Amino acid sequence: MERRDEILHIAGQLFSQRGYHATSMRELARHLNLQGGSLYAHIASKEELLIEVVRQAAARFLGVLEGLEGDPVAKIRALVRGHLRVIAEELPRATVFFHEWKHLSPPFLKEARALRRRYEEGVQGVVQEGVDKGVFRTESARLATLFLLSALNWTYQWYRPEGPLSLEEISEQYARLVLRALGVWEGGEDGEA
Amino acid sequence: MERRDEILHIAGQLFSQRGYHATSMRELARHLNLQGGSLYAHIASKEELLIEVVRQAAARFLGVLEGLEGDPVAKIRALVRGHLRVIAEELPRATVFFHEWKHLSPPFLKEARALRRRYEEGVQGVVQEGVDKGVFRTESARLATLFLLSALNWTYQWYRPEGPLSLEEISEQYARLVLRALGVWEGGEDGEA
DNA sequence: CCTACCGATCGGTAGG
DNA sequence: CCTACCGATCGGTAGG
Repeated sequence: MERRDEILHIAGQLFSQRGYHATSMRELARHLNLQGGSLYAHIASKEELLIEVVRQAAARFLGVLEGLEGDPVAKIRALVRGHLRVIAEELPRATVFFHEWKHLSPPFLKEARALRRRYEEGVQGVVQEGVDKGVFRTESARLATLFLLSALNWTYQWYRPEGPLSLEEISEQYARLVLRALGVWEGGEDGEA
Repeated sequence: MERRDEILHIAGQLFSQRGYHATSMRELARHLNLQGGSLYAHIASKEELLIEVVRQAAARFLGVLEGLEGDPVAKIRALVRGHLRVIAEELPRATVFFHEWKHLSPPFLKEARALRRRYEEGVQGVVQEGVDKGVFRTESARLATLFLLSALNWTYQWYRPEGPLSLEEISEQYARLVLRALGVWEGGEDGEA
């Protein structure tokens, strides 16, 4: 069972780097010092690897939603931080979650879509709560949610642990940008550093 | 030469739907009522199709940058509109531009990266101009640019022509969200519809 | 643009 | 977990 986790780990890395279809089972096996066919002593199929990686990533993102508390502003702040932290800690899996899931076939595809929708609905819930309480000002909660999700989801494309900006800095400023977009002007903050 | 454009058109659609590696040349040929090998009378390789689609999409996005004029606020508004319009009109090609380019091999990969970078630098230029003129208020122009690009780039994931929101509505509100994030509060607008 | 074909590689299995 | 193998399919080419 431990070996299976190793396989999943490497599979996540390869799928995220080269893409699902461009990763062959033999290549995966080579990274584990195995023969191609030996993988099937631990897993049923290539697609199983993909859905498992998607599930692992989904669990991390959904975990962020569960930890939210406080007023809508605090929730958005924690959401931005949490989302970026998952991406920082799980870049390969997050990448698969955001992209490679599309290559799943119907039964698993449906599951992946459901997991992603749950996350999106969680985010929308926070936005809606802020709108209902009069804290966020936006014409359409739906569009503001899509905007927020877009800003968050794309970060896996450019965030690199070794980059010039620390996760702390990025989180801090991203949260500010998002809150401003939602119509929340921070007290005592005039926009200059 | 007209036939080649047809091939490129269908290739863009298939690459965006199923992904580059999951699209076979025989499948592409079938969509054109051709035999697999016949494609090579018009093109040199599968990869050529990919880079060409990327180039076409890049031309559209870079065209948006060229059309920008006025003050930074007007430019951001036109940028958001233009970007979303390209996505609306060229969804398959835009998708390939944002994703499938990763599967290019070194020489073409470099070109694709350069095209994307040019677009990103163009956007950064607008943000920087706004910051320099004191119109935009943000701690880091770089991070604000990444935020803006993230919000824009991800739209191809959820925008659908047949969706409930018209391109006009989306553009209008997206521009407002972006400008607010950049610290621009619209005069006479209090956030309520 | 077709027919016929190339070598390579694919995911997966049998049997140990 | 290995050896040896399966049928299928891949991108691409020769010759017409």
